[in-house]
Amino acid sequence: MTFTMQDGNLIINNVKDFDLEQTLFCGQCFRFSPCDEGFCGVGMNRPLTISQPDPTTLIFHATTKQEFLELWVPYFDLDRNYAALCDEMRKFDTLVPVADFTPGLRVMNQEGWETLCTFIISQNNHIPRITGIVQRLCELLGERLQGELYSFPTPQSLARCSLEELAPLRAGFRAKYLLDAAQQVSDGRVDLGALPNMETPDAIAHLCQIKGVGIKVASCALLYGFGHANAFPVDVWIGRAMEKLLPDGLPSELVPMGGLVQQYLFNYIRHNP
DNA sequence: AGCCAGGGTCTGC
DNA sequence: GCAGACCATGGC
Repeated sequence: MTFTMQDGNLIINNVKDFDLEQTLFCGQCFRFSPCDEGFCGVGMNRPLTISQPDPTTLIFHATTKQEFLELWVPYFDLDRNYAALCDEMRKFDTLVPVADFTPGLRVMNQEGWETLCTFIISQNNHIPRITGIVQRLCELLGERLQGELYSFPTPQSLARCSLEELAPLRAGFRAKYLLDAAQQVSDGRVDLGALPNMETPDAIAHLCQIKGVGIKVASCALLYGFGHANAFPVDVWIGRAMEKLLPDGLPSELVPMGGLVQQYLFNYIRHNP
């Protein structure tokens, strides 16, 4: 990648194997929306405006090179070799169309607490509605960052809330789960800081202490928010994809990168039901 | 109108 | 240990 500054915007050329739009809207992140400049939203609790005018060019608005390298390279997983991952997938016949469908898809590394809450909200819910509930939660309890953009509320600010105060979220039965997560994180019963260095099964068990968090939600939080690339969340769509494409299970060679494969499967089966 | 959603809990066997 | 009811809400 090469860098150019222009009018305060960071232009990155020679970008490989990255499809920004597919990555932002493939059901792993619920904090961005299309805007005049491209896509606007909040990542790592910072406002961000980005666009991809052509496949090999990214524009990060009002961003320095240092901020890009420290924050957004890990956020978008830009230092991982996804071409190699897709080649591994293509060694299995049924996964060839899966790898070929969106080769620029990347698994993001988002802020952990936010990711946990997002996937608590996701249970038995549709993707557009998840986005709405997350947005209302940020507007209700987050800090205003810029324009209509708000940070994600801290565990403490959420833990101070009553169930009635969360009614405007229209989160349904999930509101009480959010409160339990906030309380357990606030008082230290759940230690989010320890999760990245735990074995994935132990980390899943730790998160399942929270009411409303089961294996699927825990796996999503660990994959998208705590760096566990082998976490393999199974929802109804992945269930269908596995039945159709991998009836004998995930090949052992792909298990260490199972979460990444899972994202390709999810995106593929949703567009090819 | 009715079905379903990036599930999990609780109850009853 | 496992099936089935139930949970709130709204997009399609």
